[in-house]
Amino acid sequence: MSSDKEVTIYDIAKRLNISPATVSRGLQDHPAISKKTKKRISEMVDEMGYRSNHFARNLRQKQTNTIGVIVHELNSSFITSVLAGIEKVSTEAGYDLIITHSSESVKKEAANAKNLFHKRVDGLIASLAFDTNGLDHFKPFVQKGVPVIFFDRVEQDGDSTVVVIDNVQCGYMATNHLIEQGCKRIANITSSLNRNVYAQRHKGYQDALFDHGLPFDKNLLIIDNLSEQGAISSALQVLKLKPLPDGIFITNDFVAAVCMKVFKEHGLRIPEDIAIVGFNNDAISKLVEPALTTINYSGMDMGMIAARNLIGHLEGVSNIHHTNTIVIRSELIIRKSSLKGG
Amino acid sequence: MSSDKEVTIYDIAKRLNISPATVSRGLQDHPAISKKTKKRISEMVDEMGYRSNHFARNLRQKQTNTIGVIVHELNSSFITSVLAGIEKVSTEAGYDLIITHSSESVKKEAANAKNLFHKRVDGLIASLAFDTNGLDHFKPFVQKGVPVIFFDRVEQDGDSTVVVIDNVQCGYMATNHLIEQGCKRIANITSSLNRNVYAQRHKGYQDALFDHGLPFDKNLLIIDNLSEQGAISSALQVLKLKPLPDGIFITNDFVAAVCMKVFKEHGLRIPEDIAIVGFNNDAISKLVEPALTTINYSGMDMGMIAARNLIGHLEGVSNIHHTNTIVIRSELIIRKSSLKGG
DNA sequence: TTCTGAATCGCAACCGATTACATAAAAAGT
DNA sequence: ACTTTTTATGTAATCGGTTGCGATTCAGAA
Repeated sequence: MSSDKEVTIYDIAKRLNISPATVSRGLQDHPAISKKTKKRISEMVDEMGYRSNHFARNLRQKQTNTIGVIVHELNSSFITSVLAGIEKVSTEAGYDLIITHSSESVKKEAANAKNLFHKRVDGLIASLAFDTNGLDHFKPFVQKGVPVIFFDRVEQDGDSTVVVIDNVQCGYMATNHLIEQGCKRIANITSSLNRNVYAQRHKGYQDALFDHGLPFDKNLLIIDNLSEQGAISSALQVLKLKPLPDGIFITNDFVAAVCMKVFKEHGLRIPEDIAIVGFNNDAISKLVEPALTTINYSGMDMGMIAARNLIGHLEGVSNIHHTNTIVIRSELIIRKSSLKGG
Repeated sequence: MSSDKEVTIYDIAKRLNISPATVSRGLQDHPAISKKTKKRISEMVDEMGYRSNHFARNLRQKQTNTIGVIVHELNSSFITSVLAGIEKVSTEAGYDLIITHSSESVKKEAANAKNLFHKRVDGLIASLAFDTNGLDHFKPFVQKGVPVIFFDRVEQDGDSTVVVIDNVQCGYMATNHLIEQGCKRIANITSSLNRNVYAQRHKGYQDALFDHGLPFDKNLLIIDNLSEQGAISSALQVLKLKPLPDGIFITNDFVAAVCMKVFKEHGLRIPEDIAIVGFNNDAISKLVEPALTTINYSGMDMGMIAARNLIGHLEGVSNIHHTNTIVIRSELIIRKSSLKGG
């Protein structure tokens, strides 16, 4: 309603009988302005309730001090901690964040990218959607020289900088652990093999089988779409296998939790009948019963590193075009869902 | 790298031998521009790779077509669905969104508010942090006439418009259900009673006890801080009660899930020894064992309604100052965690 | 007292789009 | 053929900061 006129540096200048340029410089703590003048300006700013106009500033400077973020979903503790990491670093460096999510759809991902591009973010940090195939919608950024860093879900196109974990090794660790527990017939429930993370985890799974002389049975590979419904049908698909597998590597904790529920409803005991290993160490992995063995890696670190590299590049202290892949540490957390020995 | 100069409407005008004003009007589909000219403009726009400059536009129009959102956390399916609802409505209406989260801290909430204020969002939708007390940090919006709508976690200060559920009734329903299951000694694990939602749910709990002639024992009221650690100590606190309660109304699904885990570890059977009702129908409520009885309400609806009212106000078709409280439908979903009868 | 350089500050031209107002051209009316 | 509308486009001011360059002031040196 009310909304008195906005006060500008011109209003302040007039009241102080100085020029707007001086006010502007005073506000930026420019060395050419005397302390006395700065103090008078800052007092008048408070008195008149001035707020700077980002638009005028950005228009002039062609720089927004804003970083765009695109994630595939918000509702996992992993993503939340990545965001926390990005936020910590960028806030300290004086950058704002615009966070968007694609709901696992390329279409929305592209729309978000376009939007952030028009908002003229100084840089972009993104994790790809489930069905993203190709990086065309990020081309405009590359063309205008706006730096882009991908994390976790990335596209292996060689050109862009990525922050990831060693998914092959993780898949190997998980599968190897199941083998050590005595599993002979290990299934792999994972998601679209077009997504790097799932393809690589699956490769690790295969490698581990191979190294232990176990055959790879393609009937034991089940592709899931990460939804609750999808997880249920993946579980049912497992139940139809004859003989049943004695271990499953499921590359997503939520899916693993849903599967466990279905298995238990069908009278299977975990881990006795089927040992299970999940992925991501999501909050849910500790709450299901039995607690879920899973792969843990620090979202916070991943976020911080991505942000730090991006900002380093923006400020000219480093250059992301010299770095191609940054690998974060990851580990297997063993809980009851996979401990056959007892 | 590269980054050729940005192309502006002046460049387009020059190439087409028309004035920038015509280009601007053509881009806005202004009726005073002929179809022929519009076509030429749009072709040249594509050819030259023009992108409009939001800053120049906003500077001139003093309007951003952007709505700010502040939520307390991102990692719950409830909040995610609220965001989806807000997004649906605002995208259709042509508004952009800037989503921020306060990590349950007033301090960050205030910082976000300040930031969004300086970014000059046209309106604000917010759910308060855990420890927010007072709405002072939203004053600037009110003063400048920027509309603000709160949802779910709100402050009852009479002045602002809120979108909520009937928390008292929900608390009543939950407690009443436990009583119907034969519980005589019902605890209430909830969070800070300064937060409207928890205070009201607790009131519903008390009302239900009273209506059934059950005494209110303040030892059965446990205040939790919503963290995992907090939930664990809340559960341990329950275990120290003598005699043990035979039912608990826990006003948060995550906390309920953690508590259930602790109880089970201590040999209690759910619901036989302790019946439990949670709140929010989070994804986790279906995955724990036994499945958790809980209160369900549509985050999607809440988000859509909040956004629709805000935008309606911005476009002048409605006025949020005429509406004070909007109440969303809610329901009790009964699952095994509370079914003593079997 | 005069001169010199550092310390301060002002002038005015941007940044790119929007829009009230004026104008020119084309269509319609008499 | 001439005036009146209508249609289509141009002119120029404006939004609020930023900044290169020039001007002024003043203390200290000569």
